Amino acid sequence: MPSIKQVAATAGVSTATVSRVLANKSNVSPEVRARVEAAIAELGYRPNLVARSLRSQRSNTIGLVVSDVRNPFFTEVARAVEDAAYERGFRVVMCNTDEDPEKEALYLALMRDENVAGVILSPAPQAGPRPSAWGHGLPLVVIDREAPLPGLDNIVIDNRKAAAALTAHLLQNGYRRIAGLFGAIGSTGEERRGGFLQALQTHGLDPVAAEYVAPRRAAGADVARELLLREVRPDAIVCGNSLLTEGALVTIRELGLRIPGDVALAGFDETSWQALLEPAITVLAQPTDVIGRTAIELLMGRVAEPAVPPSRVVLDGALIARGSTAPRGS
Amino acid sequence: MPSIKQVAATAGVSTATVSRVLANKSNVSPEVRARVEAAIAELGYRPNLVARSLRSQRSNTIGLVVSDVRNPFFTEVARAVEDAAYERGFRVVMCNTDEDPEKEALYLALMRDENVAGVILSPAPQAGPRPSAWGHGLPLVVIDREAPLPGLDNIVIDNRKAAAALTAHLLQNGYRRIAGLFGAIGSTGEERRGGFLQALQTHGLDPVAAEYVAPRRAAGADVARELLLREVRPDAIVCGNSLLTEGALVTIRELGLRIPGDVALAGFDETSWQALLEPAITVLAQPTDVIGRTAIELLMGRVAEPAVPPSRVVLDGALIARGSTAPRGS
DNA sequence: TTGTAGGCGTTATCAA
DNA sequence: TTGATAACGCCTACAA
Repeated sequence: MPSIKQVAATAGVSTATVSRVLANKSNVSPEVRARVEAAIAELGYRPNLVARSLRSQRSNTIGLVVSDVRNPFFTEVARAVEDAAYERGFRVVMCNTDEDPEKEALYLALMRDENVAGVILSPAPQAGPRPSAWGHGLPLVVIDREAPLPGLDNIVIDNRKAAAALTAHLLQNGYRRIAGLFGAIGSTGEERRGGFLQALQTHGLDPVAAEYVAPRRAAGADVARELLLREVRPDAIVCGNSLLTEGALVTIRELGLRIPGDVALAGFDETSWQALLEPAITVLAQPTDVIGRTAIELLMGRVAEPAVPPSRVVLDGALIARGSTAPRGS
Repeated sequence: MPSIKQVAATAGVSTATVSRVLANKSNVSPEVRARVEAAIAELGYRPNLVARSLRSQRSNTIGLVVSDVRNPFFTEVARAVEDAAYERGFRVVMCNTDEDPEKEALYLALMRDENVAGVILSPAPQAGPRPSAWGHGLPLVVIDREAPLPGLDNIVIDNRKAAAALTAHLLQNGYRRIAGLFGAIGSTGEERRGGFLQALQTHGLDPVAAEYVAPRRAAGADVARELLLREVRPDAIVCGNSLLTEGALVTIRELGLRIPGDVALAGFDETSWQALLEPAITVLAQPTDVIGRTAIELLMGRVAEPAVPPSRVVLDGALIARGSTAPRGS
């Protein structure tokens, strides 16, 4: 791989001049510029980003550290992030922590040590003291969950409101014995559970259950099974994310129950397939595209101006009512 | 961020000694080592990977460049890759090309320029001349599709055989007017189409259709619509990947057709949700876990020994028969 | 066992 | 407008 030195030699100029051409500086004579460009083309020279980054202490790569690549919410956000970054000439590398604080620390450190411009993060649960990478000057935008540290940019949806809307929808359609399954990690599950309870309380009702569950399909299936085998079964289940919805669905299928006749089902996050079920599943969709684009905007802002006070963006979810929560007895 | 220099200063030694401690070399006296380690801890020093990589010309990060983050096949593979790499002390960064050759070239170049140890790639379609990053000494393992360049490690499944098995399953269950939708990008769709045609031919049948389609949900839906609105409708549809299956499903739902009564449906790739439909969808599952782990193994091998002749690993898919292809008229 | 010094490929400063 | 040259942070001969 040719270096700037060889380009300089071939063009008969100094490395400084090549560097100037590369940086598109104005103070290079047209003929010299042409010679250098010819040499670059001839050698197939490409700037070494490692060296560049070492020298300039920055890069135009940004990191996206997600807690679960298999959660469609994150892949949708990733798509949006990638698009928005690409438009601005930034590249995105994505890492998967699988909700493992150790991996999160590792990848955050990797990002810092690789000199990325900044990181968009959906935090894993925090075990013990904060990993040292946190806040070490690395521009950081936290999405989906409350930032575990103060002073960071943050993008979330109004989870209480969203969960309350989803629950109110069920109540309005005549369901009364409602159970809720919420992610046990981070602020999100907590808030959604809060909105769920609040909506029930407004109607003077108690929940059949309001459980914290590992945000995984298997866990959702297990807890749903326990609920649905009770003597008096819930007539509706609300799930805190699409993996839990999947899990509940697995159990509902296994038990041979009908939706919504035996039990209604509603969850968070729109996926590609929930509308294809019969009946289709009612969801509270998060605006993944806006989340991704806003994350990039906040990050760019922070990279440009590290000292500005952190923003907190709260978006709204959208209720998409479908057959799985059709009015009771209709 | 403290550098090795400051550590050396605080510990009262030279940078070389610090470097030795970092590299766990044996020729450092215990007391000096202790002093250095104390200084490292005190300053919160972390080695700068950029500098290290510039110097040593390698790193323990590997790149995973996929053609579509939203395709569950790739996220499943990504999980497996991450696990296998993590066990070996490697980190994985993932990039999404969205089937865009330009983005692929960009990310491949990024990987090269960032000095990653190697890359696992599912190639986008190749437009025009090969991007310069290809083969420039960067260890590369190609998955899912045939390598567009000779001399590269390659992991695929036996697509002809798999498609033939899926088609034979339909034939065995009494379907005769079978249409196929196959991804228009890369070798995979081609081979699957070949196996599809072969199976039909063995039974002395012609396909109702055997179309190449952009491997996207919308494209699948469009082509399926055209097929299903024909005067004489196919009695079964085979899809070349899960996004196409989704698309076909969208159309089937929109047209109010029943599965498998009006039309049977089968596709490639197991996803989390296809078993949850009623009827559940028959699929030809690829061993994503084996693919991911094998990719890491091949890559590690090539990193260690760049000169060995390339391997080509051909795995088998597994037919998972479900209700969507139940015997005709049963 | 420890230190000195050169260089990995860039960019930026300072002279010329 | 151009060229020497000194860093960026690290590793590794080589010397002590």
